[in-house]
Amino acid sequence: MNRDLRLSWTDVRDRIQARIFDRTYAPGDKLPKDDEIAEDFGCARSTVQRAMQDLSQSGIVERRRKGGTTVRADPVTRATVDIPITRREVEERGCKYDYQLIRREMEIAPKSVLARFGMKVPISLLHIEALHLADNRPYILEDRWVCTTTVPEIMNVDLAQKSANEWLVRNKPFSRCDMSFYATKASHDVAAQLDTELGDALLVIERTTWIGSEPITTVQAVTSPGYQLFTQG
Amino acid sequence: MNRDLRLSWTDVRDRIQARIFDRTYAPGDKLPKDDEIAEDFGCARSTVQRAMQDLSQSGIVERRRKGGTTVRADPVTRATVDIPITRREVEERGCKYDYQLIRREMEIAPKSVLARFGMKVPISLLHIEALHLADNRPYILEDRWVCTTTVPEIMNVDLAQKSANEWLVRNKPFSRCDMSFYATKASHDVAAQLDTELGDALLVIERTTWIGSEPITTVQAVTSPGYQLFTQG
DNA sequence: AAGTGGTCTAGACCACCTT
DNA sequence: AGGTGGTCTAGACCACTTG
Repeated sequence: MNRDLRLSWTDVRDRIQARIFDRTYAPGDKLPKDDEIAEDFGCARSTVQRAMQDLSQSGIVERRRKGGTTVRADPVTRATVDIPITRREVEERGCKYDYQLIRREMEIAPKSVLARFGMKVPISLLHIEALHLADNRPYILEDRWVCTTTVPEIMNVDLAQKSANEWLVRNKPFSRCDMSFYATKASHDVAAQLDTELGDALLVIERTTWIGSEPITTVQAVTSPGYQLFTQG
Repeated sequence: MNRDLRLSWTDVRDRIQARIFDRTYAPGDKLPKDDEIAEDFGCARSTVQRAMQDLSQSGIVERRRKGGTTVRADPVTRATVDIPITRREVEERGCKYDYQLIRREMEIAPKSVLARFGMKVPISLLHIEALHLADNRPYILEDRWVCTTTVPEIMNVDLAQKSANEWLVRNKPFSRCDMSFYATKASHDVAAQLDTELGDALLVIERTTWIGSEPITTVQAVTSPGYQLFTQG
């Protein structure tokens, strides 16, 4: 076999993608099975499998055992978002990072918070409010609830020095994370703390994490005006 | 070799992840090389490789040839977002979908639009404004620019019947997509078209796509009040 | 220059799903 | 019940990067 003609899995992926682009395989169409594509391209089936795995993960095709591979009829635009530790994010912008703890109390969680955890029975959680600053200006205001049954150690952490954000991500990895993004109008309180105008439009990043089926924390991060979230790659 | 003890790559991934969770391997630490882990677990190196590939994609570890595998020192929370065709999104909510073309004209693109394409020389693009409705109520207001040199066929499409959104995604797949999310205050015009209050906080989804290095389209989708974007599993 | 991850192959068997 | 994708193995070679 000529080595110069050997195809890599990215080559295979690109060629198949090209055939989808030019509608040789149109949305909804079934692709040949891996074996046939492999023979067609003169490569091993596992190479095709690797290519298909990538196309499947990108949301371009759907694969089913016995059902074969089909081009997604309703393509979705899939993107990944990276949310770094806030301190890192600020420092990477070349700004000075500061952090202020505003509040830290055990409280009965309101229904809206319990709902994010999928819980019904009211329980007492650690409620934290904190402000992240970039170059001495308010950057993100976070309103967080931590489940102290899952993370009892948090009670011994000095949250005036290090943000719960940072401590948790370094010490309590999660196995599941739900996020959502939405816009909100700055309330009187929020406007005061973010040093902005009442009624300003602000992006909110809401995050809830679990380890196994145990809730860890849920947080609403209200960003300062003009904040923009970008996708990766 | 006992088959019941055979490990799948997900088993290997989970065990390594567990060791990262319990800080056997702490952030910044170097993991043993694949060969050693494979021998340790009694599986093939490619199985370890598959597991590592997944951990790497999740942003948990970083891998470098010769450099080995290390636990990311600054963990990022990585999430994926799916943006379906608007019609699909509305229908999946069980609502009736409608669509109105508001404007369709060739225009010289303003600098802000050119910047999204990374272009400097002003050129004429197809400017489209359209409204998507759910159950007869405004849902998303889109402001789109299409590059007619890359997609000349768009000129022959009846955009009063089918949204550019839908036609493009079905007929012009892209190879690259940049997205960003931010909040904006409803201007007088936007408020009127979305049938909401002046100054309401609205989530904007901005998207720009290319095929190879050729720009296809860029769109600002202004969502109606209360719109929320969720991440996928 | 050498070490480590990345990929390819060929073959086997498994698991899930559709028919 | 059978077909198709998913995974595992063992071995070989490649490609990137660091010491």
